This record gives sequence, C-alpha cells and structure tokens, in this order.
Amino acid sequence: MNDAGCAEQTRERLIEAAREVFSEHGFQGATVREICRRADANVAAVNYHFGSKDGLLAEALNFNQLKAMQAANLAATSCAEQRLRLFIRDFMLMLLDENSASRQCRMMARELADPTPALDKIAREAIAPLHEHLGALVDAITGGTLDDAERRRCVFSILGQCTFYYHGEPVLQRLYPELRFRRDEIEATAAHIADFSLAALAARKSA
Amino acid sequence: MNDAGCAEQTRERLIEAAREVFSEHGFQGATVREICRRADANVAAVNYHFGSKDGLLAEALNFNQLKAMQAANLAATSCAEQRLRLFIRDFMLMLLDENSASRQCRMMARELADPTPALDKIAREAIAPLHEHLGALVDAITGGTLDDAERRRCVFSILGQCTFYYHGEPVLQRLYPELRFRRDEIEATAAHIADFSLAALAARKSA
DNA sequence: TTTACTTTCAAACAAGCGTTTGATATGTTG
DNA sequence: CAACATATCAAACGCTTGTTTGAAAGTAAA
Repeated sequence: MNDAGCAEQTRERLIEAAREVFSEHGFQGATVREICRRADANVAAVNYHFGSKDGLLAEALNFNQLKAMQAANLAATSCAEQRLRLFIRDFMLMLLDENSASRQCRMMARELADPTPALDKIAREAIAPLHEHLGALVDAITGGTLDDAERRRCVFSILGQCTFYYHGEPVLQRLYPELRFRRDEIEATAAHIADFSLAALAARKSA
Repeated sequence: MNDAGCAEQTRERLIEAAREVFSEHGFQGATVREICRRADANVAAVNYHFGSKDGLLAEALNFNQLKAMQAANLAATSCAEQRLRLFIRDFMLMLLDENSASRQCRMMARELADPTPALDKIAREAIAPLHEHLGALVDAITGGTLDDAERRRCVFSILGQCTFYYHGEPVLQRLYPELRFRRDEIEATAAHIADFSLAALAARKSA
C-alpha cells in the first residue's frame, strides 16, 4: 500500500475523472492533464496505471447502463408499442439528463462522428446490440413485413430523432435559448418521438 | 501584382483548400499546415491573408447552396407534401453525396456538436432559416394545427433523421460495411425519411 | 533608378500535447 | 535489518499546434 491514496483509489479516481472529461470534451478535446487535475493525481499517473490515454479510454468505457436498459426493456411485459415508448424515454434520459449517472454513456455519443481507437469496441459492444434491439421492436410493431433494408432505415429514423437532441445541443441552445432540457421537457420530447415513430410504423404495417 | 501566383489566387486557393480540410476533419482536427500544403502556399499565408485560422473559417463558410436549395423549394409549384420530399432529397444529397459541390455545407454539420468561434454565424445564417423553412412546410402539411413546441419537435424529427446518416457515418461503416452511400442509396434513404415523416405528420393532421 | 508597397518564404517562437524519466517515499517480504 | 516491489511526483522530452518574424523577390509609382 501507499499513503493517503490507498493504492487502487487513484486508479478509480482517474477513471471517474476521465468519464467526466471525455463526455464533456470528447476524446481529442480532453487532455490528460485536465483528467489528472480533476482526479488530484500526477500527470504521469495515467501512463503508469493505463499505459496511455487510449488505455484509459478503454477502461473508462462502460456499457452497463445501456445493457441494463435493454435487459429491463426485454423483461417488460407490455406490448411492443409500449416497450418502444419506454425505450425511447430511457434512452433520451440517458442522453440528456444531467442528473443521471449516464456520463459513461454520453462519452460514446461524443465519439460517434470522430473515430477514436475505441470506436470499434463501442460499435461492436454497444451500438450493434442497440440496433438489434430496436430492429426487433420494429419487427414486432410492423408484424415483420419489412425487409432488412427497410427495417434498418426505420431503426435509423428512430435513433436519428433521439441523437439529434444530443448532437445538436450547442446549436439548439443558440437558436432557442429558452429551451431547457429539464426532466419534464425530456419526457415530453421522448413522447413526441414515440408518437411520431409509431404513427410512421403503423402506416408501414397497413401498407 | 506578384509572381506566378497572381496575388488574389493564393487567397482563393486557401479558401478552397480550407473547405476541403475543414469538412474532412472539422475545425479542431484541421491544421493550418495541411490547408497550406493543399493550397501550395506557405504556412504564413493563412495569417497574412486572414489574420488567423478563425478568420479563414469565417471566410470559408458559404451558405449559398443551402440558400439556393430553399429558394428552389419555395419556387416549386408542387403541394407541400411533394415539396418536403424534394427538400429531404436535396438535403441528403448535400450531406452525403461525395460528388456534389457541397463541401462548404458539410463543414457546418461537422461543427454542430463542437462549438467553434463561427458557430453563432452558422446557427443564425444557415440553420435558423432551415428550421423556419421546414416549420412552414410542416404547418402546410398539418394544416396549421400544431402549436409552436409541437411544430418545432416535428422539424427536429425530420432533421434528426437526415443528419443521423452524416453524424453516424463512421459507426454505420463499421456495422454495415456493405452499406455504400452512392447516389441511388442516398435517394432511397431520402425517400424513406420522407415516407416516414409524412406518415407521422398525416397522423398529426387527423388527430 | 529610387522609393514604397505587396506578397512569399524559411525559420523560429511560444504554448500545448501525450509520454518518459529518475528520484523519492512507502509498504511488503526475505 | 536489508532487499524488493509499488506508487507518486517534479521535471523534462519530443512533437505538433497556431502564429510571428525578418529577409527576399516582385511590382508600381515618383
């Protein structure tokens, strides 16, 4: 063991600080020095404990909340339509609610447009299951009448509506300064996206 | 005047190269040296002609194509539904078609998630009119039955579906390597988004 | 030609980055 | 105790970044 830090604690503090900084500034924009400053650790600590900034990112990635969301949604006994509603709500809260413990997931969204060494892992372990889950929901709602390309496009339409609020936040804040994403606004937005998407899927079903 | 460069030509080459590099790597990711290399100019040329990298970005921004798109759409005599179809098609081609002369617009999309000194100008001069144009279309399609918040959310739903393919491209390439956004695929995608959105708006109308 | 102005260029600058080093202190093990 | 491994730290390294400098080359006006 060591002094006050008590060994393993520095590692944990670094991971937590990394999740903060990565989610705020993205991988490129985040600096090792800033992470260490927030973790009250020396600059060399990152390379000592994780080998590199890349290694820290890999350790900081955590898909547990996303997996838990999907598991809970699968376990729900509601109909497919209602499960889509719930899923969109949970997903939007994860993306937008400042108070939720979702920093480790927001890190992902940050990197989507700007590949990092960890994007392969993110795509494989987090986003692919997300697409599959939504694809199954779309199939259940439309009665399995869509071919692969159509189902995929429907999944993209739903995800696109959700992630728009995340990616476009800086612009939305400028254009609509009065728009604040408090919990009730997030839920209303999620309800809109669910309504919008279910109406569109219902049209697919009858067609 | 000067030697071969003929004065003003260096400025123009720098702007053109800047549009290329900014649209490929974003403002942060782009380097002055890379821009000057492509423009066959000295590193100091950017600061001589534009004062700074920021100044170059401001000069390189160009919303003409976006404005032309909206003007053409306004001039169309079709019904609102058809005009939304056309608009989504044009917008998607602008965002995704490598062969179109749309680099100056793709620069914008790059910056949306990562504010730069020029984001205020982009939001004010390019994105706000875009939102207004789509809002008017949504109003025409739904018969003006929506309140401000609902209309805005419908606009966001449409824009979100479109920009998803742009922002998520690196991930989509990893998950669906066979997916190539050639012109026909872009048009099919645009048709899907229009179908999806019009079905959802039709449900709003009757409600 | 001389003078003044514009433009280009190689070189350097200061700052920030991720990373490495070598010393130092601490705890564990023989 | 001595020997060893672990963890931290200040300092520096090597590199890249945007920017600045001062000289050189060209053109234009006096």
